[in-house]
Amino acid sequence: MPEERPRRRQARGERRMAEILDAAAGVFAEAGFERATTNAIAAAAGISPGSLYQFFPNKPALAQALADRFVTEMDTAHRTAFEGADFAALPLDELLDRVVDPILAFNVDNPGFKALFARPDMPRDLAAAAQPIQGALLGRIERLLAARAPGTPEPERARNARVLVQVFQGLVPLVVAAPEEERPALTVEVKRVLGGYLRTIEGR
Amino acid sequence: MPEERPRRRQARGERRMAEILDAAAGVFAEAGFERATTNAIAAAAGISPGSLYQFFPNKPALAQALADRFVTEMDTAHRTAFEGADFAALPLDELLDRVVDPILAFNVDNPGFKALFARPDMPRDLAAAAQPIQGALLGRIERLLAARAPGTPEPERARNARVLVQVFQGLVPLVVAAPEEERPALTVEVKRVLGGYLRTIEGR
DNA sequence: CCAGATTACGAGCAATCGCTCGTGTTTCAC
DNA sequence: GTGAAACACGAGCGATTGCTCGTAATCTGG
Repeated sequence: MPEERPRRRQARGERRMAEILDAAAGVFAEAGFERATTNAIAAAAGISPGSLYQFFPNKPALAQALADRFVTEMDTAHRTAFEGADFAALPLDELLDRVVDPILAFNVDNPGFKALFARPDMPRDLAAAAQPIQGALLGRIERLLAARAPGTPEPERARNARVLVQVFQGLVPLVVAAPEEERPALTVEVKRVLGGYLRTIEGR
Repeated sequence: MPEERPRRRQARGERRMAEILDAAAGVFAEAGFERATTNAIAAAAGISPGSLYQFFPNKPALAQALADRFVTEMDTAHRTAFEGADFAALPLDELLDRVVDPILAFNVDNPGFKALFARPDMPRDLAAAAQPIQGALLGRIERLLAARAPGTPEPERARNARVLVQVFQGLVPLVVAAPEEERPALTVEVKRVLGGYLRTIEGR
């Protein structure tokens, strides 16, 4: 059994790993997971293929590491979106501003993110890496719904949360792909969609 | 110049082409465009790789032909959804029933469809093949909006239509992937989302 | 300063995949 | 009936790609 002994990385190595992940994010973003070649990623990072494999054992592991990085960054974006406000009392429009804007901004700033996770045909383990985000977001939305529409029975609330997440993620590409000057108007539309649905949930 | 002379197909050949497209739909549906191998499609159709290439010059052309078939089928689904009703006068809930149900049904019955078209990284020409559907749907929705909210200025109406299409297509995977018994409830949610947004457009 | 570990290189291996080609069988117009 | 075209086969070619391996430079703890 070739028991994988963990290496002691030098500072240079850590820097390289970050550079490789940066390059990978770019290549994945514009080529997708399958079409992105490891040699192209290495070239984009300014290193040789062999060097890349000093740090990541294979292509899925590279994507996985990038996924992990996105997970933590996305999580802080979610945290700033979802904390420090009384969601039960806040007017709906303000609530939407607070929640939608930062998450949308994250997706605009990290185009590689949806290129990796919006794909229906990714390896199982990659999908597993994305689930922490999905799960955490879903939980937060469910708690939000519990605060604002306490009367809703549990299974329906779970369904509502899934629909909200799906609608939002379905609209993200539209906003991300739009030219800069159209984004504000589209952001307004996103909030109208979510707001319209939330109003029917809250019973007004 | 190897001027592509069109063949005179025999009845057997036409049948084979249909069989190949059926097989391709299945393989594309569960493997995605890239991962689907032409040899696997040939095997699924019960023929040899060489035979497949008697009918389709290459893999994109095969996907293209499948796309064309989907386009016409989807178009009839759209036609039954969008014709023979006075959209200006119909109550919103009835309107949604008439439009949403058949299109959703088509997507449930043809899982290969979104596997081919919901992908962000497909070849340019494949995306071009999908655009007739997209364009036709968008046009119909715009006309529908024009009938129900005549006051909306043109650019905003176009934006509204794009958002509606995107929201709907974002929710399709949720409905398609759900177990049979959850689909009715999710269909209701789809209509609530679209209805909620439409109400804000119509101004009540 | 030196030994061992880490980082770096890049040609090329092995496997995969789209597709071809030589060959043989079936169909159909005349 | 006959010849040409359409249909069918499947081994394998050529190109691509994920990854290796032998070798060399660089770093670091002692």
